[in-house]
Amino acid sequence: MVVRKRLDYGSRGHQVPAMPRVPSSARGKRSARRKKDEMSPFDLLATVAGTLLVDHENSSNAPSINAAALTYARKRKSVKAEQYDDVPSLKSIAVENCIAGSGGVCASPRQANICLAENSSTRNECGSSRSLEATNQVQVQQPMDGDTTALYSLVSSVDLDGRPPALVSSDSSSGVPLCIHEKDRTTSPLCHAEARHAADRDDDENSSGCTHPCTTGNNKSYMPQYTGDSRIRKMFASKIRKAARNKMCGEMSNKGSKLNLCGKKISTTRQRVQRAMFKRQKPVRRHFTPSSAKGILTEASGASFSVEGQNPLCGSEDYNVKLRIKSFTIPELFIEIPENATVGSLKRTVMDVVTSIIESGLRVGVLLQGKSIQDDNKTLRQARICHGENLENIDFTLECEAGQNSSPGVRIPEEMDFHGADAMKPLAMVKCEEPFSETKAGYNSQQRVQASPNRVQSEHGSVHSLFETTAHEASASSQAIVPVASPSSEALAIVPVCKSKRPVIGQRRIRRPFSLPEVEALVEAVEQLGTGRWRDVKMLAFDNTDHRTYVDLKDKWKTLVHTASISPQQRRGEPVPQGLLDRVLAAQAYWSQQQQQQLSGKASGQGCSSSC
DNA sequence: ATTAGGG
DNA sequence: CCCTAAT
Repeated sequence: MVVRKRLDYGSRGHQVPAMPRVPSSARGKRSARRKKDEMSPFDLLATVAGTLLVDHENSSNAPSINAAALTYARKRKSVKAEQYDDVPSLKSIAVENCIAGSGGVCASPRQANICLAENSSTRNECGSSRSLEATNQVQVQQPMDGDTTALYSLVSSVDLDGRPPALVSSDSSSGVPLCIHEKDRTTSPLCHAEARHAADRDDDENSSGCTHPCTTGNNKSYMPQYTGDSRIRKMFASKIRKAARNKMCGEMSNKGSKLNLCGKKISTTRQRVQRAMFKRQKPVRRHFTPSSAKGILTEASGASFSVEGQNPLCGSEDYNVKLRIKSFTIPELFIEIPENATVGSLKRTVMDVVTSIIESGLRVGVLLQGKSIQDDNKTLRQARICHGENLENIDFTLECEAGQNSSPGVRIPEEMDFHGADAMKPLAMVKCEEPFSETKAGYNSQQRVQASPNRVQSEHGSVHSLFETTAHEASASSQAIVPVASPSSEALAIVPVCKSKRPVIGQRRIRRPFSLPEVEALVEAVEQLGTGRWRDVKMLAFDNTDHRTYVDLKDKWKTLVHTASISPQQRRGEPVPQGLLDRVLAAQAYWSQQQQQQLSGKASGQGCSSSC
């Protein structure tokens, strides 16, 4: 195969990924892995965790307001029950399976051009003392006339590259057409064009140090969209890694992250990430476009926000509403789990829930006096989120995109009305801050959220039951688990800061050696399914093990085969019983033979008739 | 989205 | 485990 060394797509900002165009589908998210990246979800949560402080013009620290409603839908567990029946097991010699070619359908070109316009100042702040402050809070200055949509961006902007903007302010006076409202956007091609342009430009080059603002000098904004997605982190990670290789440090990381979001051309993985993100968001966040982000995050906070024809309810002056979000509190998560489940399982479950919630797409809701503000086009002033109003009564909620499913075993109390006042009342909480012992050492925050590698000690079957059993249990045993991010909790510490040495976002997955039970399960599954059906293997034996993707399984098998073929003395790590290794070799031999036959059969023009 | 392989 | 190419 061609030796392609890492291409640095970075500096050009082309739209086309250096990678040969593969059907867009190729860049989709890896389902299996999607939620797997242990940390990202937490990063996001941590990022968003906490309290909302609302101040007013004079930065009078208003009482913090806790608001967080988080809903989530059931994790789509639509694992199509594929019949493994027709699969010839190793034992029951059967030739079958034509390798069905997957006809990929090309999706439309990158629609996911997220412009993460970041202005130089913001960027520069990174690494500065200022960024530190940003760690635990995000300040948003929003012109009163600003769109509430901005609030959303506020949240979004929190994470991304791990560097919450110390101060984001919005202003339309940047000379750029205001593209906040959908209408505006639709009617203003300029917005799009501009946004796109910005996106294009905001490439590695730019980020790599040149800080030219996106389009307008004023603009300092970027639009972090789906930080929640683990893939994003990955995306960042790889970008960052690459960048690091090239050099640069501090700014580098910023650049990396930003780049990823802006650049159209990204590696497969990156694209996958973005695409995934967009898939979900698109429907709901139409209003959230690069343009809007730009407008929202534009620097000149003091500048007037042209309010055409608007009828300010709170006065005509251009007060800026300063909202300081210290954190979001994650509301109740009810998890039912059998008593005999292990603590590790519990942790994993919680992690999965959190992850799925995040991955399912989050959206921010704004509540004023307990009432949800639905109209995104309303100005803050119109919504009475402005000077003179009781800003203490504004709350932000995290809601999930509709249509998603939550993890099995987790249910959302029907009565839970996040939009209601109840959402604000204190919840029973259980801090999930205890790091896993084994991960404590040497690893960072990421480990904290990882599931115990040993959870597999339970049979795969039991793992399944673990989730399935929960469905109808009474809530008696259910527990409200609410990761709370208090200033002192570790959760917040997780919040990445740009200056953090180890950009959480780009963290590599934690290494989790396969346990013996896992290996056994893998071997068993492969014996039945063969070596070319990793997805099936995954579903058969690791369906509930989120951190093992089919790629992981494939890789593990590869190492197993290798291990089996070397002398015991050369083997490292947890020893694998020779018996198991023998099975590995046997299965490997058997299935490779099968593949050979299939291939030869095809070559001879017999198609799959012989095997199908 | 998967699979296959190299790194 | 990661990254890519090819399906």
